[in-house]
Amino acid sequence: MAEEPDVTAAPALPASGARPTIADVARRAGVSKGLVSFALNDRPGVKAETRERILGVADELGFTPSVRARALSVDRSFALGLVIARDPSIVAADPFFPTFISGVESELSEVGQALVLASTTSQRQEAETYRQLAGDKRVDGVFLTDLRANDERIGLLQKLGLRAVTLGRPDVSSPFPAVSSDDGAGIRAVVDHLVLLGHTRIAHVAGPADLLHAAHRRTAFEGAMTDAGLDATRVVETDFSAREGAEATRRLLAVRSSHRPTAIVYSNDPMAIAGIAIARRAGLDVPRDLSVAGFDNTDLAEHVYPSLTSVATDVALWGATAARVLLAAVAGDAIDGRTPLPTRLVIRESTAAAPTTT
Amino acid sequence: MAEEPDVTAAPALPASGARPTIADVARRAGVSKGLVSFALNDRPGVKAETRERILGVADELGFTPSVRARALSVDRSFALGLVIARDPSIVAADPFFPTFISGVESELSEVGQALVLASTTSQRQEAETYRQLAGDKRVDGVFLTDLRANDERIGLLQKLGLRAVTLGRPDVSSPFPAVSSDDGAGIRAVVDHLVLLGHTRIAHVAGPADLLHAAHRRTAFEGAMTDAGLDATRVVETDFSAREGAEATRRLLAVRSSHRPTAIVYSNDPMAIAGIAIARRAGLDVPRDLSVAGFDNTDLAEHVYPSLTSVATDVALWGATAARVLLAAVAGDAIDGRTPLPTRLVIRESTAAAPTTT
DNA sequence: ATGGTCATCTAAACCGGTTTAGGTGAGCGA
DNA sequence: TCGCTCACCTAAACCGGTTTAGATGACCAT
Repeated sequence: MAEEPDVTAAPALPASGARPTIADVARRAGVSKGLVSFALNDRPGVKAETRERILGVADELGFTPSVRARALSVDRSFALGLVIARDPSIVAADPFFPTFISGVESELSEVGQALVLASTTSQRQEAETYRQLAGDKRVDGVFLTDLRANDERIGLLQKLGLRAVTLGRPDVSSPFPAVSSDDGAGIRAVVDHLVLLGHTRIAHVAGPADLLHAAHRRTAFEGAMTDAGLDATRVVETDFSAREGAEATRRLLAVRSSHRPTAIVYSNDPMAIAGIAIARRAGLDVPRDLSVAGFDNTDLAEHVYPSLTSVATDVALWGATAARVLLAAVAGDAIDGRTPLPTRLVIRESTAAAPTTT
Repeated sequence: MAEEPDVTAAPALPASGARPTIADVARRAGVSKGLVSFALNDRPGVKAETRERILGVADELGFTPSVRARALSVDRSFALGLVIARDPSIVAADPFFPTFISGVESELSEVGQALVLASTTSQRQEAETYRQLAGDKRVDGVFLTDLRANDERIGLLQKLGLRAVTLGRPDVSSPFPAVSSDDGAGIRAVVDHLVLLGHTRIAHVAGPADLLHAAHRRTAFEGAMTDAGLDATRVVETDFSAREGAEATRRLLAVRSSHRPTAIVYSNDPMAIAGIAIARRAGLDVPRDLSVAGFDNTDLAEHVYPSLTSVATDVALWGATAARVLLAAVAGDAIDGRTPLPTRLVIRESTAAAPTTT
């Protein structure tokens, strides 16, 4: 009537050094492999006492299931993927990815999932990368960043059978949950702030038109300007690089002073910083002659001269949220329709009252 | 005597949709699974004709081996890991990681290996992260970045049985190959450049002393100064953040002008940019009153005002090289002793002749 | 006593590769 | 003709989990 299994008679521990397997646990607990699996996964059909005993033995042996074996038998990877397709130098200048990744990681590490990274340059390679990730079943789902107009990746991912979460809402019909940041509100806040300061000739240095969030910021700019009864035509498109930000600024300032913008709203911080440099070279003082605002509130924004007014977005939170949504999607639960993450205007030295007309 | 297998009699293709497995190839080629495996892995004991036939069938079916199944049976992951342990905001400001990663990826994607990323904040978590990566056998090897003085991770990784490559040479005995960048030469080039411009009071804003590459740059600075017969005591330590770069600059400039440095060498670009801002706030003109040099030649360096003299390092190449070395180490080939990657001084506007003594 | 139901558990198949032990037959020397 | 070696190939075990089919026995109603 030994309710408690006789420990002295219990089979020996597995050879030290090697990790215990489910078979070791089964042997030691005097049950079959299958039952151990059932007990560990909290499935019905295991007597309470037995379950306790199995869990005890597993604990005692320090058993943790092999991710690889599980991956093979349940056809899951327990990993999520992130494909970065921007030009390396632009990625480097923009703190988005590192911050986003740290947010993602904070969620993944808690549930024992891994993040697989892939980076490519051309879009040709990009599709190939997704294909490979899906073909090798390296990941269960992917984060879809830098959404483009009419994004072919949505269709591709469906065809490949990958789960996904999109950062922002695509302009094509998408079966994937989306997590958005309320960039539009941020841009509007900047424009309102500038209008309040008396600016009327406000320009916008936009990102690539085919990048949805860049286009969205631009649309928000135009909307806010129109709402304020102002001319919204001073817009220059760039590739988000500091170089093109500088070039755009040069172009915007190269008109006679009565038409020259008195304020420029940039679509990211590096471009704004480059813009300030160009203004100074043109003999303009920021903010006396020209107000400048950035976007994303980079670490550096606070430490340049003049310090940069910028729209703060909580990118790490965005990453964490996206990770939770994607994990749910992989698990089969569809959560979506979340309210966009808020943005916050951080006013610093680079914006001030519009110059009095000469 | 049918040399060519009769295709019409060949077993049907596997159910469309499902990926072909090695068993499908075997069936269709009329051989055993084992032989297919041998043929695909170029092992002896397969007749040339048979090998051809098997490869042909594999090709015809579009067979690619399952990474998972291979991982389970050969006990390898076909993935490399990168653990980022810096503070997220510092990682974000520094373009190192995105650039390094793109270099790594360029190598990995070609050989079908994946990059697994993990990021943590505290060092406590860091060890735990490596433990988990090793325990789950998520990766075959890791990149060891941001080497620290007396780095415990070297021992930990050995204990965990992980392969590794170190970025830079550790100060403790290490069984791992190392790939280095010749930061010291870069710093020396900056100092020589400044000395040539007539500067004598040159300061250094260093990174954390426990970070080996930061310490190395500092030592190089002190060595170059001493060699030039100059006082090398104007050194302030920081955590690499723009905030502390600004603070360090403030401190360095807060002495009477006859003792104030006329040039500051920063250990990275964001700090140098923040330093320029502080100088301007103090009423100093860069480079007239103060020369400033950065390190890493960030994208932004060219686009700030004044544009920043900086030491360019080819981080992407570093990543690619480290990846190749690590792949070799995982495969059992030890390659090391490579010459440090070169750096290049990029002279821009922020450095100029030392101010004439008043 | 007989059969049915249910809870509990075991045995074995399975995922898709690799690897080992062993089988087959051709070629060769005695 | 016999036995040996060798090249080529097959069958089966194995990696470490999950999952399905089925065995066992307790309990209950008939």
